[in-house]
Amino acid sequence: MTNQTNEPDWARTAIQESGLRVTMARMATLEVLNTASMPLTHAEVYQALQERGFDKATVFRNLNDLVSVGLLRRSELGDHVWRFELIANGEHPDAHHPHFVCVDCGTVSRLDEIELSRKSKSTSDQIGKVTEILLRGHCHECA
Amino acid sequence: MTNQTNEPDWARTAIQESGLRVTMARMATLEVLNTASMPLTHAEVYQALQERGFDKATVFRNLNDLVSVGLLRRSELGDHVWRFELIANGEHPDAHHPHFVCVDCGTVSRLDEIELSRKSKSTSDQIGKVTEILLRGHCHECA
DNA sequence: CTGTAAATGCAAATTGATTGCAATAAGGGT
DNA sequence: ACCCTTATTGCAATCAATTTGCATTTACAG
Repeated sequence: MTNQTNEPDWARTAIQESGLRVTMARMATLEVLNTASMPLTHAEVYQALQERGFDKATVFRNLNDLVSVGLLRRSELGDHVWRFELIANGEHPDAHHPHFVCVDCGTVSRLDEIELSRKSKSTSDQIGKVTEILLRGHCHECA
Repeated sequence: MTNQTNEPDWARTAIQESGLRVTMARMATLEVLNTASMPLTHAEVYQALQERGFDKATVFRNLNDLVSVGLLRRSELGDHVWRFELIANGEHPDAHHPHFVCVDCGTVSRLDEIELSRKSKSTSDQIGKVTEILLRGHCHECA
């Protein structure tokens, strides 16, 4: 009710608490990612902010800054482009969602309930601690 | 015994059967990948062939050519670099091995026995046909 | 309200990947 | 063994994604 801007408070607060300065570009970036249902590329975020006129480099720097303070997660899903997604409140920054990427159309789907078989878990435990599972294949649209 | 070159026959044969012309660069490329225990980046292959003096573009083109005839597999493991690995004889080109990538040191490990839990399989089946599983995390060396 | 460090805009640099083109080499046909 | 055609190579130039340099502007602590 006493907001000075039309930006939602959560974004302002999140940035403030991260130690970064609250700027238009950062608030807008968080908002765009908040309304996205899948991880967005830099290009997509940039385009969504087009009307606001922010510079490409600024958007990139902010995305990376927000990643390094743990507000965003940056991942690479197989097409040589970084994608960014908001980290839900309290969620561990390192706890990537499982994703499915269609190698034909490039569509990215977020899966929440994916896990390895018990045997596979013990195999992978011998190598290290798994923090991310990425599946690739052909989606039904393309198959 | 009657080889004209010191290159192994299997490489020559494989290239011949693929329909590509047998060249020094291609034989050497296959050899490098054959002795590698993990997928190599273009840069790594290029470096391994340094002494032979092949051009960067040639190495790249050959890697891609060998991929398109099904002798190599090209994959992206999260660090914005293509990696190439030999496809074992008779193996399906699309049947990527599961890999584990350490997000700290970048080491790539090949896992052969990884699969999803039964429930996860049916979840992913709803989206499409999974052809590749990629795990990321922290290896024991780095943890 | 002011000073200072952080953030921005713009352009230039980097890096991985790819392409254009003339010169060269592979391998089928004779 | 020798051509001929076409694939392949080398080298430079190009492209796209990402990053950096630097002068200017802005957030916000005091």
